[in-house]
Amino acid sequence: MACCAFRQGTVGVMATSGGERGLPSVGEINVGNVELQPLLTKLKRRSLLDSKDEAAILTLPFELKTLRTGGYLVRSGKHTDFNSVLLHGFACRQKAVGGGRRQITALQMPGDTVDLHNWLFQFADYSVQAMSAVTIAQIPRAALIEVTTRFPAIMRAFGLDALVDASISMEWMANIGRRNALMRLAHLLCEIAVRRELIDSQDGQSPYMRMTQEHLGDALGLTAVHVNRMFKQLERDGLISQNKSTFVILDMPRLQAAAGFEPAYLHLESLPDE
Amino acid sequence: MACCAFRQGTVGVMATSGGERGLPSVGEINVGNVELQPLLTKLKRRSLLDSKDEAAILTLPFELKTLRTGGYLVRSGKHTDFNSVLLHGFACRQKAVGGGRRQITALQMPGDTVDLHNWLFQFADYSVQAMSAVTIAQIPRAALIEVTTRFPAIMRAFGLDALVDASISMEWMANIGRRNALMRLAHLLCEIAVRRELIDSQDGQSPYMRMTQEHLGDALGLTAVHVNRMFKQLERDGLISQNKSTFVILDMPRLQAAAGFEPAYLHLESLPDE
DNA sequence: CGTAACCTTGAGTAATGTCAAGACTGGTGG
DNA sequence: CCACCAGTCTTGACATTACTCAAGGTTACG
Repeated sequence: MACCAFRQGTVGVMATSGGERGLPSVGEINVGNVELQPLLTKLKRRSLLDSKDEAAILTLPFELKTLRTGGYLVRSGKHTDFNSVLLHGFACRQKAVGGGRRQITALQMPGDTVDLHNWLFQFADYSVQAMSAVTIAQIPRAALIEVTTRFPAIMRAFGLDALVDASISMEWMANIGRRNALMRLAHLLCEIAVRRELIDSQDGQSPYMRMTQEHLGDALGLTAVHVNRMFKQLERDGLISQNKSTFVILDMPRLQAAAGFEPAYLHLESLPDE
Repeated sequence: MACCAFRQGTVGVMATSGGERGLPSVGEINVGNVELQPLLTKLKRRSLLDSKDEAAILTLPFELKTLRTGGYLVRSGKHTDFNSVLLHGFACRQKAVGGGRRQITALQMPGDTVDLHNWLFQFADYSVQAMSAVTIAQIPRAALIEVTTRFPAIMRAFGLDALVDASISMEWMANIGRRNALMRLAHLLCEIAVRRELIDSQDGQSPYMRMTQEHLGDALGLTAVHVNRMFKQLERDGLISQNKSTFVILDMPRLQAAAGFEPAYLHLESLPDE
């Protein structure tokens, strides 16, 4: 029955509070091992890379960091000279809006580039926060620039990654702007289910994703209270079931129909032609 | 007093209706003239390009098309082997949501790349519609790939363009999801004012932008009726004035304050360091 | 056990949508 | 030049959705 499950969480950090815990633990400099495999796996999902490209990716220098739930992978306004890749765990990208509000603009899963946007900008104008225990690889930007310049296929793979990100952003905009609360929640649950299934099928069981109803609200442009009510509604309709802080999709086809969910925007299928 | 004005429009095309007019008139194949200047101007705003890069851009092959208000620059689901650049006029990117609804996900102005997302995808999952008389240059994708491969600076300039696009998308998400109707409208008006001023200062007076209150609603996740009420509210507050279908910003600082508008997300200022 | 974070629920309120009618505008054809 | 017309704007009355506030229950964790 169950298509997907995640723990709704108990240790999530409020948007407005400081949440200073979860400071990264200093890792060691590594060169050339299998640690970056999630990145390669993700890039290969959509792009053709030959063995030289693969080797170049796997031998990128990086520094491993570990963060606890609620820790910051990226802080708004801070300058860095590296870019991060999420290797393990889940995170969300968020923008602060006035009055202690925030909008979550993306969910990130293993293999995702955390802050590719800072590639060419001086400062991030968003934060990225861990929604589980998280491992990231911080790759010096100079090394990334060097590799992408030498290996055009890698450049294109990152570009494609950015385009998929943009496609998801557009769908989220449509979701937030033009669907009602019930459909919004159902739609996001469908997206999470599909994306998680992909991750779990490739990298084995991943940790629980501590996504509170407040997180969901901030992602959907809703109040946590209203998210709760919509959960109950979906449960009454027999589309999902909740017990404790885990939800399970009972009827994926009907949930997708209720959400107007069409997974094409995730661009999971096709390698580019050419 | 006036910081910006656009005509709110009378000939806009409804989202749901067919709107089959505005078919492109077939242009001629051109190589190497000044027609692509708006693209170059825009790229140079944020990226350093040397004279060889500039020459490569200006000598890209392209086909000119002219569309009327309401015509489609890009149609969802259609395959093309070219990418378009908006040379003159205004357009909006939009996604269809079930039930004849749409979400406008971006506004496009002269120099903007219309469908860079299709760079590596087979099909667009959005449409782009003209909001004024429009001139575009359709550049064969093969030529784009060739030029960006030979000139890394051009590749990077397009990449930066895409990142700015993503940044704007995030701000729109935050706007739609986490601000009330009055702030949303004020915020969008601020963005349009800033971006238009840039265009007009560089390319001279541009045509009226036919953005109906329905367009605004579809961009903001609101009803056209409610957009109208918020317009009246802003007028009562002395922030803008409307006469006929033109609005004028009377007090930009107060409008920005009311909107929580901070133009950093447009990334207008900085050339990248390095 | 005790506590902080989170979930759940209800009652009342505010914001936004819906429907409908009339006025205005710019373009078109007679 | 005028009359007409489709599209748009404007406004009011009403319906609905979602928010706010508040209280109590639950869960995870020390």
